[in-house]
Amino acid sequence: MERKVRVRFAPSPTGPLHIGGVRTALYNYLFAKKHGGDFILRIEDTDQNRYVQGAEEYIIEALKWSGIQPNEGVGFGDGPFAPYRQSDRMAIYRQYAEKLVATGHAYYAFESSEDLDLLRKKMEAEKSAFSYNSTTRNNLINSLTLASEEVDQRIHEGQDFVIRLLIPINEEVVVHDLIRGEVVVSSSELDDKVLFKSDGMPTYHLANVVDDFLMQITHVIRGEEWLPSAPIHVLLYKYLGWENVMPLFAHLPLLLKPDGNGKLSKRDGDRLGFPVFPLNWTDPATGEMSSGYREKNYIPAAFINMLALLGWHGSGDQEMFSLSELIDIFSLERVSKSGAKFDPEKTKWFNEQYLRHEPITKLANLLKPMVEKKYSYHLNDRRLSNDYLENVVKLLLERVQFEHEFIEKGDYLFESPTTLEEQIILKKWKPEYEVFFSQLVKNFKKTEFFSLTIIEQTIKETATLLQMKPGEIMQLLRVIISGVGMGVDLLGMLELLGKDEVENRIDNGLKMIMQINSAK
RNA sequence: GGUCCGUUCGUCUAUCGGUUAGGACACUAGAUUUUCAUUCUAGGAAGACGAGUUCGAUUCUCGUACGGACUACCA
Repeated sequence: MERKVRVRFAPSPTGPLHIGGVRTALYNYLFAKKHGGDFILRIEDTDQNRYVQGAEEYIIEALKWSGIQPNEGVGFGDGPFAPYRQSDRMAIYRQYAEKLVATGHAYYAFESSEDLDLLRKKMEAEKSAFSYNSTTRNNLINSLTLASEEVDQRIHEGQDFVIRLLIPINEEVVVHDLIRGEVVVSSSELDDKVLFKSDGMPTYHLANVVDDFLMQITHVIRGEEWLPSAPIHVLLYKYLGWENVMPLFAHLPLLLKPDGNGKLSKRDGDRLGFPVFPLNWTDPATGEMSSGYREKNYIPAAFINMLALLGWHGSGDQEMFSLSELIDIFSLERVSKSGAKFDPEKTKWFNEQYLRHEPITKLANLLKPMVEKKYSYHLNDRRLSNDYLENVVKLLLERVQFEHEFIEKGDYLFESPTTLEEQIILKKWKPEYEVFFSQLVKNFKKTEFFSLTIIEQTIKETATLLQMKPGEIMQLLRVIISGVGMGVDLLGMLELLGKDEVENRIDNGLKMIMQINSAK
């Protein structure tokens, strides 16, 4: 019988979710939706030492911001398999570890982690590596070497112990991977992994397999770093008697540094100046802040589109995909095998593309609070009107990549310049231009409508009257109005600012030019 | 060191044995824009290497090189 597709994203709350994690969540989500299945969020917090305050909330918020909605899970409502936080499921794991002991597939081991560290150091000195496996287990202190009475006694006395998986000798373990095909490993290469820790918590290996079974997970889609331990998991399914419902695996390629080689890390973001996290994160221990895509004003859909294409590609040349399009055409078979270097430049490009397709009114609404914050205008100032802001957006839309740039790159649309770009004035200004600009102000005053065509006509007529070429004075006019030599369409800017403002700015500009020239 | 995974333009990638090896980002040049940006056009730019299978390999197999992941009572 075909089982309903159920996948899970199972992060550990050890810090902020990094964009590689978001991508893993995304692929799980897309796969689930594509097949009409469920996507669940499970928090794997079996290591108490690595728990970081606020990390779980961060994961939930990051998924919400990205638009990746689990059907069930921590922070998203309980489903039939609650609870979804492993620390809340503690009671259920031990019985499975004990069951493995009972069936001869696991055993108790009494070495402390310090004992093992010592062994490792010793072996290292002899230029070899220690491994708890078929060659060493018979010389160590465990239920394989101890008499059963002694084992019982040690446990009864409350001695610390762990439960280890008894790896068979020379057995081929096959992992069926949807992306990589069959991966075959000899069991002799595997070590007797700890399944149940002395603190009463399961390790990842046990908890993950048990929960995936109990939560009826059909496909395990996770990062490539898990591939080496996948054979352990396959063995666990087998020994627990769940082989017939073992999920299919898909190990995703890693996200790599933009330059050089290696896994993308937090440090790369700091070093190269781009976020590696979806949201801002402040480390509770150090107070150090890492920037996030949300706070950098990335549009979630653009962020997701970019992530989707890092390691996956459709069959054609299409690159812009909405979430629902992605759901439509996503398939694990088209996930690439090799790691993908992260490209911050292309990420910006995606945002630019998405920004341009946003409705003008929406962008104007986003701009409004930014303007209110930066300038203390009266409530009824025309520069806060929808009409004015929409025109600002139209003037700047093709020159910005982020919404905050509307205000950064268009500051002269909100306030009169206090300085003029001197180099241009010194280079282009001629004394006779003063007459021109004074005349221009007079001619502007006579106009009834301050529209694009009338502005253009007035400038041309004034220039012709004074026997000047419009081309000579256009850039000077720009500098006088905006303070800088480059920017938005000049005539559009004049129209938006309005007649009074333009006249004032020319008057002020002429004064500043006199100062620049006298200081020369 | 061992095990496993990988390798097409600088980067992300298309190609499912036969292509002038395609697209996108970035870059360069030209046109448009009386500025800059946009837009448009053009350009440079790739199958790691060596064998084998085949009429024919980027594509299949093997080896080499290089890169990566893993190698905890962490996930």
